[in-house]
Amino acid sequence: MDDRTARARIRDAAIECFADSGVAGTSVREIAGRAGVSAGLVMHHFGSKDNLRVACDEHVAATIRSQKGSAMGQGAAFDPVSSLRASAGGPPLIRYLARTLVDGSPHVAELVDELVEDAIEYIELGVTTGLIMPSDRPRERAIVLTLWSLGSVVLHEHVERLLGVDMTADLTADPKRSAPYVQAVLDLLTGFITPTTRELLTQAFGDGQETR
Amino acid sequence: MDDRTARARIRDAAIECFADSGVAGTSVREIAGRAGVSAGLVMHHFGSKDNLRVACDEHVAATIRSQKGSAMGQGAAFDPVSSLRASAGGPPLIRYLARTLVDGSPHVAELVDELVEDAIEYIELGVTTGLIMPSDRPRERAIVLTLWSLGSVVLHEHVERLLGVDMTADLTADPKRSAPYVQAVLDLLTGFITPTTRELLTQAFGDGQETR
DNA sequence: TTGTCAATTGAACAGGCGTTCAGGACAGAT
DNA sequence: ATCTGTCCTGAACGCCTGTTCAATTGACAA
Repeated sequence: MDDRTARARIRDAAIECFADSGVAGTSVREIAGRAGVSAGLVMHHFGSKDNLRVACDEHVAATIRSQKGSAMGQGAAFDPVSSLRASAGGPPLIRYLARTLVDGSPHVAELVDELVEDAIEYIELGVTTGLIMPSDRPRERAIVLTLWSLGSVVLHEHVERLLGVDMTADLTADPKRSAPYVQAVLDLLTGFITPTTRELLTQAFGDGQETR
Repeated sequence: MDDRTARARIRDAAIECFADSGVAGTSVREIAGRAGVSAGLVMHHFGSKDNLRVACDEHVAATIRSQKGSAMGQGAAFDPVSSLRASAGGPPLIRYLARTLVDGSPHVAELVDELVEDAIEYIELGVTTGLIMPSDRPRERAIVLTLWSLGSVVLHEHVERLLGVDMTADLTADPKRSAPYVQAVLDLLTGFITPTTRELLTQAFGDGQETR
């Protein structure tokens, strides 16, 4: 039936549980139950709940990392997260990520940093091919865009409620269904604030370089 | 010293604890300890931990709701969350909100809906005064903008790490310090995607209305 | 002074938690 | 057939959890 090794089954069950209820809200016995093993076996394989959590972090990060880049189509232009959404091995991983982004795992933080670096890279590419407007603070721009995308995933429950779009699924898989989100994003990223307003706010917040 | 009623002290301590470690990660005794009372008194005043959590939800929502609108300056144009950041009674409330946005409280979801409605309203105002570009899907645009702003708050840890900006504090209080974030936002919201790219993606995702 | 009522404590409870451990089951090597 | 080692279980451990409750305090009314 299930030819995964017990260790892998436990790990996957833990990822699902953690994604559903958070780490603190999940007991070792729940995980064992979902994996169809005893609580003792969980300890045998991972030593402690905390170790198991670290193993989950690493596995999720590794999986996403390995499948990243395989889906950097045109959609990636406005959505740095599309790459991991498209092929992260299903919703559980994404939902796990969404949870873990908030309560702070070093492995996931590292993954975020990599997403930012990737974003910087292909935004630069987009600039040279004329798809994206240039900027004189590309790094900051990529960071904010990446975190906005990740934030939408973290708040997927609210996106679902307000817009009916499932941010844990590949947006390009069913374009019609994800249109409300994508269209709004395009609206915002092609000109939400007028140039005059921008100049006003730029002065108010300083233009980045010290001018004094 | 502390002239708050014990009930209020417990509630405030709970908000801090929940903001720090999440609801599941906080024990009643911890809360009692921080409030300087016994665990029994917590139960006496709130009946159960779950009731206490609901009381926190309601108090945070009520506080934010009451102080909202007092700070709808020009900053609100690109930041629907600025109003609650500016005067929500300090970081604890915002951090509590950030936590609760993820593990789903009905009261907080309601609050999000209100923020969206507010955003729709003053974006419309911005359009009439020429500060903001018009859109033919104002609702969706306001939703996404609001969730992006909230997402940045939820991921404040990462914003801090990558950009050095504290999203739990009022951005307008120290413009120089929050400049990296604000400047990037302005970059993105005044034209990130070129018009040609937009047309390309609009076709790919359908333009909202059925055309067939 | 006595009575009343709310605020508050600390001990106690049952149950769940993470973790440990002795031992069973079963494979492959000798 | 016996040994060896790994996988795995179920019972047990001590601790911590949320919750209950009798008892104490202190303020205010009669």
